[in-house]
Amino acid sequence: MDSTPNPSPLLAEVAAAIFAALPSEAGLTAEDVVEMLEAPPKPDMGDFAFPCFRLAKALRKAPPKIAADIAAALPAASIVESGQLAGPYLNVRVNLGKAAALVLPNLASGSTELAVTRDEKVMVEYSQPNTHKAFHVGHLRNVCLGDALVRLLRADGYEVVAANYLGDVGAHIAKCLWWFLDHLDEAGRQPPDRARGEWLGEVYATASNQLTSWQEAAKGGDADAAAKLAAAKVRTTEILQKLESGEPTITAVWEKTRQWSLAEFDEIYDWCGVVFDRVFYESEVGEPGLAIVAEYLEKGVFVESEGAIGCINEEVKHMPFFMLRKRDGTGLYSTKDLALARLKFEEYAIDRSIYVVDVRQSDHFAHVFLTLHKMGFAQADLCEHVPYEMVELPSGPMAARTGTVILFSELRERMVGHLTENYLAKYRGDWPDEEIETTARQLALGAIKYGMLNRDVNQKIIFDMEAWMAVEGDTGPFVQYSAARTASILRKAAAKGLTLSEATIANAETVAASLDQPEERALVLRIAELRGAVHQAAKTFRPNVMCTYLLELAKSINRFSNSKQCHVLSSEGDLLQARLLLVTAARAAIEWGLARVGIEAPARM
RNA sequence: GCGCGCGUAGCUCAGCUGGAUAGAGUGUCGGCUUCCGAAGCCGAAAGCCGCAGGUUCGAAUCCUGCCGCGCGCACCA
Repeated sequence: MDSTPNPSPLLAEVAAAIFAALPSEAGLTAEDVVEMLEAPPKPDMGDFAFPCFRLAKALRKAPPKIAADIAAALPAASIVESGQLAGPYLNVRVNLGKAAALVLPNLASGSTELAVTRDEKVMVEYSQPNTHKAFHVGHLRNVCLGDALVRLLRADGYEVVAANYLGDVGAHIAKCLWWFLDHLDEAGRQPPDRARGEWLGEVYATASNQLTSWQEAAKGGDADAAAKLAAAKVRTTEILQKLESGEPTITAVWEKTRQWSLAEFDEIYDWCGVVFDRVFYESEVGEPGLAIVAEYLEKGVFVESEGAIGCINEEVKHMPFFMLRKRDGTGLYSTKDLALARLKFEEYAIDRSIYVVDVRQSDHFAHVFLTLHKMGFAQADLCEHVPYEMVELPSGPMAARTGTVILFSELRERMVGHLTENYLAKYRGDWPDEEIETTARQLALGAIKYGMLNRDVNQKIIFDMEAWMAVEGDTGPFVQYSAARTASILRKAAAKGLTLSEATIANAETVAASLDQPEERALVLRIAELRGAVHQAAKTFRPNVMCTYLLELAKSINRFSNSKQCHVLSSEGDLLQARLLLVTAARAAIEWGLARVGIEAPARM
């Protein structure tokens, strides 16, 4: 699991050549050599660098001497064309034809799979929005991250179950329904035709704001506000109890309104290209959770404290008591998490259970897993929380209550509108309207997903819509642009009757030997890093690793596309075929790579 | 107070399983379109890698302490 299960064939070949030149006393395996290979600081120094520091002890020689000895012993006629000494480093240059033959044909012939299977099933739980609340950009980071992890893990050989966990019960629902039923008239209860979930979110925000302002006024001695607050609390508690007992009238309202939110979530996920295999609902784990609490209280694993029931986890020093049942006998988020954790393993026989939830809940999940462990739940150690930092606006943290949020619908409209007007409008009449629409969506999504993912998970993101809409530099649309150019070259070539032949794929080494430009060499080497990048991103749960790679790949493609010396259409013979092979593989690599982080590559833009 | 995270170029960030002269985007300045897309390419200026110790042949990277900022810490989710 730690080493790359299926390293790039190029890397393996280079390592094999160096390994063959290594004295046996070095004590290294060929796999060790793969791990040690790195890229020299400048491309003109070589294609791969092999640092010899670590061998000094075993060989009892100075690193530069070791590098020289290896260079002298390199096997002839291997992938390694020449070795160049640079102090303690041995820099090697590979034979470009051989290298190209190792990395390009598979991609060019449509085989983009990494051909790894691990016989390990992983569940990734993410998104977890609450019904009756608005969906905003803050929620989007989680969706982008979770979806990317699902795709990356699948590419890295795991069987993945993508799971969502919807918050369809709880105090926020009671507040929302309280306002909906008691403060809106018949007409006011009619939702709009579209964006009903957001509309419901406004109802909730109104209720929440009213309660907060009454609370503050009451603190200031306002008796009227205090009375209203008390009445509201009685009413929301009543609503909550009626919901829990399944009282028909309230339950019908809950089901109807809940459906409005659910329908909107479906539309959002659809637009984002996100698919879940299983959706859990809080409403299905409430009772099982309370049953667990009763069972383990009985067994003496859980204890009572100030009327509440919980588990003592000394490991969490600042707050060892993990509450699982309130004084009034009702459960909490934590209660349901115990039942949900168990349900996941029972239902899917998974080997690992991953929770993508923001970093503020790190303590919560530490408690959940410790508690499961104390319950004797065998799979407790197979659960893992993947935390990530929050998204804020330039004006500060987002808060639905104060209205300082960017709702999903607004984000979508503004980005699609901006991209259409500024970049795609010129194609009107030339392209089908439908393609312009689709492309705008792909680019908006590329900007959003790349922006959300191209940052380490423990870095806060300041979401500045203006900045994100400027699609230059380190952005999704930049990467998409380079992909579109490869497609464009292939399109133009095909129009001239120039196509990649089967013979080229079969004879790649000979044909590709005609490649001789530095941009071509750099592109081949960059494409060879694709597998490693996917594996690294999946292993560490950090899609930003993949974004960094994609940016480098895009730059390599642009340099190639921009170079007069690498012109494809005006090439002939083997060189033409070699370049068609390179462009076809580059297109496949960037398209597939983008897809690993949930981004589509338009054919033109 | 305790716990977690962040602090690298004017700005936003990579690099952090220790290794070559610390990289990218953006901004600034200067170049490149008779030839596959200028949403592009090339170049320049720009950094006591928060501070102080330690480990090491070698530290942005590991350890310790400190400073600054953010987040979390029982009846919400």
